Amino acid sequence: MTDTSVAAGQLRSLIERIERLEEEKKAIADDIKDVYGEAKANGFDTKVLRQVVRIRKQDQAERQEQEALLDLYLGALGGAAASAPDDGV
Amino acid sequence: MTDTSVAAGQLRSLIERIERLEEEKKAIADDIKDVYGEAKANGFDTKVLRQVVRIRKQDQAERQEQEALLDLYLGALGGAAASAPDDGV
Amino acid sequence: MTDTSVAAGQLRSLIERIERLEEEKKAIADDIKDVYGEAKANGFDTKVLRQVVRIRKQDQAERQEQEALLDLYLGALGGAAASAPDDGV
Amino acid sequence: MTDTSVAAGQLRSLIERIERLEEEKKAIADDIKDVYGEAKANGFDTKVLRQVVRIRKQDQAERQEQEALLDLYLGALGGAAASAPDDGV
DNA sequence: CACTGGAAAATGCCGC
DNA sequence: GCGGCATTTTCCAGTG
Repeated sequence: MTDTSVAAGQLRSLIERIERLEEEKKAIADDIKDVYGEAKANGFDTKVLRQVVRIRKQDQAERQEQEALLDLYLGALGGAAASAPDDGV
Repeated sequence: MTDTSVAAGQLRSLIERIERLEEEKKAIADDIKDVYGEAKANGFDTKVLRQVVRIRKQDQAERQEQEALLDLYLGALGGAAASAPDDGV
Repeated sequence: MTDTSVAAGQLRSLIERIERLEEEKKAIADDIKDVYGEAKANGFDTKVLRQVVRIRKQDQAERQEQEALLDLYLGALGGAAASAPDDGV
Repeated sequence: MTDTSVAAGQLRSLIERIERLEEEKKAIADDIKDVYGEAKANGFDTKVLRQVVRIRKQDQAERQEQEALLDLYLGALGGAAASAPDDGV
């Protein structure tokens, strides 16, 4: 089999996988829309709701960053004890 | 139980559902990225790849739009006379 | 003259240009609305009309995308070998 | 000439006018983009710039509303004089 | 007059 | 780090 036909097969496979995944992604996006719709039907203001979700996502990102920083500190301490920073003397 | 606490419970539930779904969505988006990465590792030009995917999506969208247009035509013909207006003489 | 007052002058000028252009844009949008209104007054179904315009726009967009894809292909072929990768054996 | 061919001619004309106007609109939108680009090249933060434009638009809308309100009041006073409300005695 | 769907604006993201 | 692309969000007109 030629290189190009191999490549063509690979290409086809890649495209199909991507398209499959994008469909799944869209399905979930639609689900999210539905939930917002349900919220609205229950009298919630979807605009505010979206803000809440956004803020919580930010908070979470911050928290993770802080944990990462903590890990860095702990790692720098050499796996041994302590929480007070070593000033290098 | 008060109305507000009921609402609070509903709100909490809605937020959780949305956040769960957004996580899933993100996971799939990451999968898609992985596939593009794999494609690139196999020597494919991801820019071309993305363009191909985009065009195929457009084709599909267009087909759907045309069907919608047909429905509109048929509806207009069935409805009364419409769409092809008479010139009032 | 200070830097900040120069910047202030520039800023004012930029804002004015943008606002002027946005006014023009709005005027044209209103014109478009008028045309749809006129169409409706002549018995045309504006929904159908809008769909037709949308489809024609899509057609055009698609044509442009395909040209872009062709450019990409040609570029990839010219660049080295790329796009159709060898399978490394 | 038949009604339908008359309608077809009208339709064609309407579509063309709409498409022409949409092109013009797009051209202006592109101009606006250019101005933002120029602003950025001069060191302005386009995000802030957009906010400024938005706020000024809101202000303007408010001012117009207040003028409309004023007109309403004046009209209610019977076209005659005065700015102090009549308490009906 | 609220709701839906579609256009436009804005933001975020990814690759170079 | 920036320009372009995709996504998201907001806005608005049309409709029942």
